[in-house]
Amino acid sequence: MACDEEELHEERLKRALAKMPSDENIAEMGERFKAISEPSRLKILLALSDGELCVEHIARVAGGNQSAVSHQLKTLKDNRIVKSRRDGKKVLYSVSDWHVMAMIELAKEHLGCDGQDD
Amino acid sequence: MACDEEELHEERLKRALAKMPSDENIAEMGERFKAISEPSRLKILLALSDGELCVEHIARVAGGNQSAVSHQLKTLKDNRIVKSRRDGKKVLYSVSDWHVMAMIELAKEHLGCDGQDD
DNA sequence: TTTTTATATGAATATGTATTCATATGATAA
DNA sequence: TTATCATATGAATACATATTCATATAAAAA
Repeated sequence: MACDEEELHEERLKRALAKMPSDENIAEMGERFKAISEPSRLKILLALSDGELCVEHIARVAGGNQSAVSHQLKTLKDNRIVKSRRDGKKVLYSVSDWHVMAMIELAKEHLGCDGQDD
Repeated sequence: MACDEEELHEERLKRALAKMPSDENIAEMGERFKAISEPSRLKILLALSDGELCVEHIARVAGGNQSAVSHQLKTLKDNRIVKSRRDGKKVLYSVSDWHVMAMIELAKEHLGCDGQDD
Protein backbone atom coordinates (compact mmCIF):
# COMPACT_ATOMS: atom_id res chain seq x y z
CA MET A 1 0.00 0.00 0.00
CA ALA A 2 2.81 2.34 0.87
CA CYS A 3 4.70 2.30 -2.45
CA ASP A 4 1.90 3.26 -4.84
CA GLU A 5 0.64 5.88 -2.46
CA GLU A 6 4.09 7.38 -2.17
CA GLU A 7 4.20 7.92 -5.93
CA LEU A 8 0.67 9.24 -6.00
CA HIS A 9 1.50 11.73 -3.32
CA GLU A 10 4.69 12.82 -5.07
CA GLU A 11 2.59 13.40 -8.18
CA ARG A 12 0.16 15.53 -6.26
CA LEU A 13 2.99 17.40 -4.62
CA LYS A 14 4.40 18.34 -8.02
CA ARG A 15 1.03 19.34 -9.39
CA ALA A 16 0.24 21.40 -6.30
CA LEU A 17 3.58 23.18 -6.59
CA ALA A 18 2.97 23.85 -10.28
CA LYS A 19 -0.54 25.18 -9.75
CA MET A 20 0.30 27.37 -6.76
CA PRO A 21 -0.43 31.02 -7.51
CA SER A 22 2.24 33.61 -6.84
CA ASP A 23 2.72 34.99 -3.35
CA GLU A 24 1.47 38.29 -4.65
CA ASN A 25 -1.79 36.79 -5.90
CA ILE A 26 -2.27 34.84 -2.72
CA ALA A 27 -1.72 37.95 -0.66
CA GLU A 28 -4.33 39.76 -2.74
CA MET A 29 -6.87 36.98 -2.31
CA GLY A 30 -6.17 36.97 1.41
CA GLU A 31 -6.74 40.71 1.61
CA ARG A 32 -10.18 40.32 0.10
CA PHE A 33 -11.18 37.57 2.48
CA LYS A 34 -9.72 39.45 5.42
CA ALA A 35 -11.72 42.51 4.48
CA ILE A 36 -14.94 40.57 4.91
CA SER A 37 -13.86 38.46 7.85
CA GLU A 38 -14.37 41.01 10.60
CA PRO A 39 -17.94 41.01 11.98
CA SER A 40 -18.07 44.80 12.00
CA ARG A 41 -17.20 45.02 8.31
CA LEU A 42 -19.42 42.10 7.44
CA LYS A 43 -22.32 43.89 9.09
CA ILE A 44 -21.56 47.05 7.17
CA LEU A 45 -21.61 45.17 3.88
CA LEU A 46 -24.83 43.39 4.77
CA ALA A 47 -26.29 46.78 5.63
CA LEU A 48 -25.29 48.08 2.22
CA SER A 49 -26.60 45.11 0.26
CA ASP A 50 -29.89 46.90 -0.46
CA GLY A 51 -28.35 50.15 -1.60
CA GLU A 52 -26.39 53.15 -0.47
CA LEU A 53 -26.59 54.47 3.07
CA CYS A 54 -24.97 57.39 4.86
CA VAL A 55 -22.44 56.78 7.60
CA GLU A 56 -24.84 57.57 10.40
CA HIS A 57 -27.36 55.01 9.15
CA ILE A 58 -24.66 52.44 8.59
CA ALA A 59 -23.56 52.94 12.17
CA ARG A 60 -27.15 52.47 13.35
CA VAL A 61 -27.58 49.23 11.40
CA ALA A 62 -24.15 47.80 11.97
CA GLY A 63 -23.67 49.01 15.53
CA GLY A 64 -20.61 50.71 16.89
CA ASN A 65 -19.87 54.39 17.03
CA GLN A 66 -19.30 56.80 14.19
CA SER A 67 -15.54 56.70 14.37
CA ALA A 68 -15.22 52.94 14.36
CA VAL A 69 -17.60 52.66 11.41
CA SER A 70 -15.75 55.35 9.54
CA HIS A 71 -12.45 53.56 10.04
CA GLN A 72 -13.94 50.32 8.80
CA LEU A 73 -15.48 52.05 5.81
CA LYS A 74 -12.05 53.34 4.98
CA THR A 75 -10.67 49.83 5.09
CA LEU A 76 -13.45 48.60 2.81
CA LYS A 77 -12.89 51.52 0.47
CA ASP A 78 -9.14 50.95 0.38
CA ASN A 79 -9.95 47.40 -0.63
CA ARG A 80 -12.29 48.72 -3.32
CA ILE A 81 -15.21 46.82 -1.87
CA VAL A 82 -17.30 49.93 -1.29
CA LYS A 83 -17.32 53.36 -2.86
CA SER A 84 -18.66 56.67 -1.62
CA ARG A 85 -20.20 59.83 -2.94
CA ARG A 86 -20.92 63.05 -1.14
CA ASP A 87 -24.46 64.42 -1.04
CA GLY A 88 -24.46 67.69 0.84
CA LYS A 89 -23.28 67.15 4.36
CA LYS A 90 -23.66 63.41 4.12
CA VAL A 91 -21.45 60.83 2.50
CA LEU A 92 -23.28 57.90 0.98
CA TYR A 93 -21.56 54.55 0.78
CA SER A 94 -22.44 51.72 -1.56
CA VAL A 95 -21.07 48.36 -2.62
CA SER A 96 -18.70 48.48 -5.56
CA ASP A 97 -17.45 44.91 -5.54
CA TRP A 98 -20.41 42.64 -6.14
CA HIS A 99 -18.12 39.70 -6.46
CA VAL A 100 -17.39 40.01 -2.78
CA MET A 101 -21.07 40.43 -2.03
CA ALA A 102 -21.72 37.20 -3.92
CA MET A 103 -19.34 35.43 -1.57
CA ILE A 104 -21.15 36.84 1.42
CA GLU A 105 -24.46 35.66 -0.07
CA LEU A 106 -22.95 32.21 -0.51
CA ALA A 107 -21.90 32.22 3.11
CA LYS A 108 -25.40 33.27 4.17
CA GLU A 109 -26.97 30.50 2.13
CA HIS A 110 -24.57 28.02 3.58
CA LEU A 111 -25.64 29.04 7.05
CA GLY A 112 -29.28 28.97 6.07
CA CYS A 113 -29.76 32.50 7.35
CA ASP A 114 -30.71 34.08 4.04
CA GLY A 115 -34.07 35.74 4.37
CA GLN A 116 -36.37 36.32 1.41
CA ASP A 117 -36.25 39.74 -0.20
CA ASP A 118 -39.54 41.57 -0.45
CA MET B 1 -33.92 66.49 -3.61
CA ALA B 2 -33.29 66.04 0.06
CA CYS B 3 -36.82 65.10 1.20
CA ASP B 4 -37.53 62.16 -1.12
CA GLU B 5 -34.06 60.82 -0.58
CA GLU B 6 -34.50 61.09 3.16
CA GLU B 7 -37.54 58.82 2.99
CA LEU B 8 -35.84 56.44 0.60
CA HIS B 9 -32.94 56.15 2.94
CA GLU B 10 -35.15 55.60 5.96
CA GLU B 11 -36.84 52.80 4.01
CA ARG B 12 -33.52 51.20 3.28
CA LEU B 13 -32.45 51.62 6.85
CA LYS B 14 -35.50 49.73 8.05
CA ARG B 15 -35.08 46.98 5.49
CA ALA B 16 -31.40 46.62 6.29
CA LEU B 17 -32.18 46.35 9.98
CA ALA B 18 -34.88 43.75 9.28
CA LYS B 19 -32.66 41.64 7.04
CA MET B 20 -29.61 41.74 9.27
CA PRO B 21 -28.60 38.25 10.36
CA SER B 22 -28.03 37.56 14.03
CA ASP B 23 -24.72 38.42 15.63
CA GLU B 24 -24.14 34.73 16.05
CA ASN B 25 -24.58 34.04 12.34
CA ILE B 26 -22.41 36.98 11.40
CA ALA B 27 -19.69 35.79 13.73
CA GLU B 28 -19.85 32.36 12.12
CA MET B 29 -19.60 33.78 8.62
CA GLY B 30 -16.68 35.92 9.72
CA GLU B 31 -14.91 32.89 11.17
CA ARG B 32 -15.09 31.14 7.83
CA PHE B 33 -13.72 34.10 5.92
CA LYS B 34 -11.04 34.67 8.52
CA ALA B 35 -9.97 31.06 8.23
CA ILE B 36 -9.16 31.55 4.55
CA SER B 37 -7.84 35.10 4.82
CA GLU B 38 -4.35 34.31 6.06
CA PRO B 39 -1.89 33.67 3.21
CA SER B 40 -0.40 30.68 5.00
CA ARG B 41 -3.77 28.98 5.33
CA LEU B 42 -4.82 29.97 1.84
CA LYS B 43 -1.68 28.32 0.49
CA ILE B 44 -2.40 25.20 2.45
CA LEU B 45 -5.91 24.96 1.01
CA LEU B 46 -4.64 25.60 -2.50
CA ALA B 47 -2.10 22.85 -1.94
CA LEU B 48 -4.89 20.49 -0.92
CA SER B 49 -7.20 21.34 -3.80
CA ASP B 50 -5.97 18.36 -5.82
CA GLY B 51 -6.25 15.85 -3.04
CA GLU B 52 -4.88 14.78 0.31
CA LEU B 53 -1.28 15.46 1.28
CA CYS B 54 0.77 14.70 4.37
CA VAL B 55 1.96 17.50 6.62
CA GLU B 56 5.51 17.39 5.34
CA HIS B 57 4.38 17.82 1.74
CA ILE B 58 1.96 20.56 2.69
CA ALA B 59 4.82 22.37 4.38
CA ARG B 60 6.93 22.02 1.25
CA VAL B 61 4.20 23.38 -1.01
CA ALA B 62 2.92 26.06 1.29
CA GLY B 63 6.24 27.09 2.79
CA GLY B 64 6.92 27.63 6.46
CA ASN B 65 8.19 25.11 8.96
CA GLN B 66 6.46 22.01 10.25
CA SER B 67 5.22 23.57 13.44
CA ALA B 68 3.66 26.61 11.82
CA VAL B 69 1.91 24.45 9.24
CA SER B 70 0.68 22.09 11.91
CA HIS B 71 -0.76 24.97 13.90
CA GLN B 72 -2.53 26.32 10.83
CA LEU B 73 -3.86 22.89 9.97
CA LYS B 74 -5.32 22.72 13.43
CA THR B 75 -7.06 26.05 12.87
CA LEU B 76 -8.46 24.82 9.56
CA LYS B 77 -9.54 21.57 11.16
CA ASP B 78 -11.19 23.36 14.07
CA ASN B 79 -13.10 25.33 11.47
CA ARG B 80 -14.07 22.08 9.74
CA ILE B 81 -12.49 23.19 6.51
CA VAL B 82 -10.07 20.28 6.36
CA LYS B 83 -10.09 16.80 7.84
CA SER B 84 -7.31 14.35 8.51
CA ARG B 85 -6.68 10.63 8.62
CA ARG B 86 -3.67 8.77 9.83
CA ASP B 87 -1.79 6.43 7.51
CA GLY B 88 1.04 4.84 9.41
CA LYS B 89 3.42 7.48 10.60
CA LYS B 90 1.93 10.11 8.38
CA VAL B 91 -1.22 12.14 8.77
CA LEU B 92 -2.97 12.98 5.54
CA TYR B 93 -5.02 16.13 5.31
CA SER B 94 -7.75 16.82 2.82
CA VAL B 95 -10.41 19.41 2.16
CA SER B 96 -13.73 18.73 3.83
CA ASP B 97 -15.52 21.98 3.12
CA TRP B 98 -15.83 22.34 -0.62
CA HIS B 99 -18.02 25.33 -0.20
CA VAL B 100 -15.03 27.22 1.09
CA MET B 101 -12.91 25.90 -1.75
CA ALA B 102 -15.51 27.22 -4.18
CA MET B 103 -15.01 30.67 -2.70
CA ILE B 104 -11.28 30.39 -3.13
CA GLU B 105 -11.80 29.33 -6.73
CA LEU B 106 -14.02 32.35 -7.25
CA ALA B 107 -11.31 34.57 -5.83
CA LYS B 108 -8.75 32.98 -8.14
CA GLU B 109 -10.94 33.51 -11.16
CA HIS B 110 -11.52 37.08 -10.15
CA LEU B 111 -7.78 37.62 -10.04
CA GLY B 112 -7.31 35.84 -13.33
CA CYS B 113 -4.76 33.53 -11.79
CA ASP B 114 -6.67 30.30 -12.29
CA GLY B 115 -4.55 27.90 -14.25
CA GLN B 116 -6.03 25.11 -16.34
CA ASP B 117 -6.16 21.69 -14.75
CA ASP B 118 -4.57 18.90 -16.70
C1' DT C 1 13.23 -1.63 24.21
C1' DT C 2 15.54 2.02 22.03
C1' DT C 3 15.76 4.89 18.09
C1' DT C 4 13.99 7.28 14.34
C1' DT C 5 10.44 9.54 11.77
C1' DA C 6 6.20 12.34 11.53
C1' DT C 7 3.15 15.26 13.67
C1' DA C 8 1.11 17.95 17.56
C1' DT C 9 1.14 21.32 21.05
C1' DG C 10 2.09 24.69 25.08
C1' DA C 11 4.29 28.93 26.00
C1' DA C 12 6.56 33.11 24.67
C1' DT C 13 7.11 36.51 21.41
C1' DA C 14 6.06 39.36 17.68
C1' DT C 15 2.91 41.40 14.71
C1' DG C 16 -1.30 43.12 13.16
C1' DT C 17 -5.43 45.52 13.70
C1' DA C 18 -10.02 47.00 15.85
C1' DT C 19 -11.70 50.43 18.85
C1' DT C 20 -11.67 54.64 21.28
C1' DC C 21 -10.76 59.48 22.09
C1' DA C 22 -9.79 63.82 20.67
C1' DT C 23 -9.64 66.61 17.00
C1' DA C 24 -9.67 67.98 12.07
C1' DT C 25 -12.05 68.68 7.74
C1' DG C 26 -15.93 69.75 4.85
C1' DA C 27 -20.52 71.41 3.92
C1' DT C 28 -24.50 73.91 5.08
C1' DA C 29 -27.33 77.12 7.74
C1' DA C 30 -27.83 81.24 10.50
C1' DT D 1 -18.30 84.87 9.41
C1' DT D 2 -19.71 81.83 12.96
C1' DA D 3 -22.15 77.86 14.40
C1' DT D 4 -23.64 73.35 13.55
C1' DC D 5 -23.87 68.93 11.48
C1' DA D 6 -21.63 64.88 9.21
C1' DT D 7 -17.62 62.47 8.44
C1' DA D 8 -12.57 61.54 8.59
C1' DT D 9 -8.33 60.70 10.84
C1' DG D 10 -3.98 60.45 13.91
C1' DA D 11 -2.49 58.43 18.07
C1' DA D 12 -2.95 55.39 21.93
C1' DT D 13 -4.69 51.32 23.69
C1' DA D 14 -6.42 46.82 23.78
C1' DC D 15 -6.88 42.54 21.85
C1' DA D 16 -6.22 38.80 18.67
C1' DT D 17 -3.34 35.67 16.43
C1' DA D 18 0.79 33.96 13.55
C1' DT D 19 5.28 32.20 14.26
C1' DT D 20 8.94 30.17 16.70
C1' DC D 21 11.13 27.12 20.00
C1' DA D 22 11.21 23.38 22.80
C1' DT D 23 9.09 19.41 23.79
C1' DA D 24 5.44 15.81 23.70
C1' DT D 25 3.01 12.11 21.41
C1' DA D 26 2.47 8.35 18.09
C1' DA D 27 3.92 4.90 14.95
C1' DA D 28 7.32 2.12 12.90
C1' DA D 29 12.02 0.29 12.47
C1' DA D 30 16.20 -1.55 14.47
